[in-house]
Amino acid sequence: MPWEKSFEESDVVEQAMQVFWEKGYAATSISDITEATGIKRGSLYNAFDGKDDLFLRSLLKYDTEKRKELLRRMEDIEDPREAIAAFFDYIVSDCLNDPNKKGCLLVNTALDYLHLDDEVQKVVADAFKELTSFFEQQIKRGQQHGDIPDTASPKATAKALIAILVGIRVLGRGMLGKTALQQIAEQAQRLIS
Amino acid sequence: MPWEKSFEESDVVEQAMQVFWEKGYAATSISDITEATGIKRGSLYNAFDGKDDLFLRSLLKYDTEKRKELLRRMEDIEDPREAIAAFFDYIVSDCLNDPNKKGCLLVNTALDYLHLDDEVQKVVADAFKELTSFFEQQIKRGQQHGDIPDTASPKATAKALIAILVGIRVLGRGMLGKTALQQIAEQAQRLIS
DNA sequence: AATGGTCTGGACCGATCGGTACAGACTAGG
DNA sequence: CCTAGTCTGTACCGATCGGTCCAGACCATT
Repeated sequence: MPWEKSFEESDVVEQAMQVFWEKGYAATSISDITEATGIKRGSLYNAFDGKDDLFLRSLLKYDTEKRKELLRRMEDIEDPREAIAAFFDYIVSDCLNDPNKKGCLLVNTALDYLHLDDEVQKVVADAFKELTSFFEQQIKRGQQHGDIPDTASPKATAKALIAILVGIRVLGRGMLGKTALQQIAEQAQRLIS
Repeated sequence: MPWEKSFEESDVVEQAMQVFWEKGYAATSISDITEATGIKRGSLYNAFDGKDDLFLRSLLKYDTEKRKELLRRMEDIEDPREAIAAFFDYIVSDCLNDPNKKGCLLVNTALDYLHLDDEVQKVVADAFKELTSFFEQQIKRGQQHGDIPDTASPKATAKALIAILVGIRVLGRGMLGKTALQQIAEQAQRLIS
């Protein structure tokens, strides 16, 4: 084996992810990525198939490291209502803590859903299915515990919470500030009270 | 006066709007617009300042012809809860009726809020302020009539309804179907019941 | 009919796009 | 030390980007 790579692929994907996350797929160029990573063009194309490949890998990395990781943490919370509240608390603080206000890569990508490759579509669709399923499970558990009124349909309420989540993520990209985002998250709780 | 324009500016803006609406600002090229309108490059630049100008005009046209027009119609409804319900009904059916699933140009644009020109930012911000104000007024009226419980904070609830609206518009761009969108709209009503 | 002003079509601009080619740097195995 | 194989850096590709330029078409006025 002669001469190994001078960089870690995952580092490059991480940096590429940041760029796609902030500027969106259409608005980021390969040059943006080579500048962000320091990797030269030739090395980049030697390690990856191209822009599409890099975007898919970025999205997958985001999906596993951010979304799945968050869901895993939230599922560890015993009290269902607390789990949902903690979820929205995290989302809001995440919006506020990011100085670049990148929002959520999955939500940003979902806006262009119909224009995406099949593979990318699948990642986005699965992510939202799992998120919806998380809410639904928590609501059902809450209803079994008697913490959440049975009047709320778990499936429908879960979808509504997803809609609010998307709204927060979009409006949190600069349109709304701390107070407004917190108020919205607070109202989300009212759907399960 | 020699030789008049062979096209109506407003027609061109209308077509440009459709393209921006479907593909987004970054992904639409001037060629896309000349092809959609039939106008040649020279004529286009003779009538407009460039891509930015065309986008701003498209957004303004959308804002006045779609958003303001819709709000005006909804404000004519006497019953406040009915007004809000009708609003969401319209949004959902609008999502379902559009075969291209373009969503809402204002919402699509809001996602890139921080990367927009000041002028465009202002249009988007004002639009959302007016939408929020509409919800807030209807909620207040509903509370005066006794139709909407006083437990709901008008300002906070209005913002939550906006978030749901944004969620519907984003997820309605291909991710979710009729049933899901209707369920979400239905849940929105629960915030004012 | 000549003039003057405006609009059209399309050639053209430099810059940048995503992607490729390849010379040379480099190292593990012989 | 040599060779075979892989990675790096850069020049380069055709295509397309947003935008400009201008010759010529056109018509109202005189």
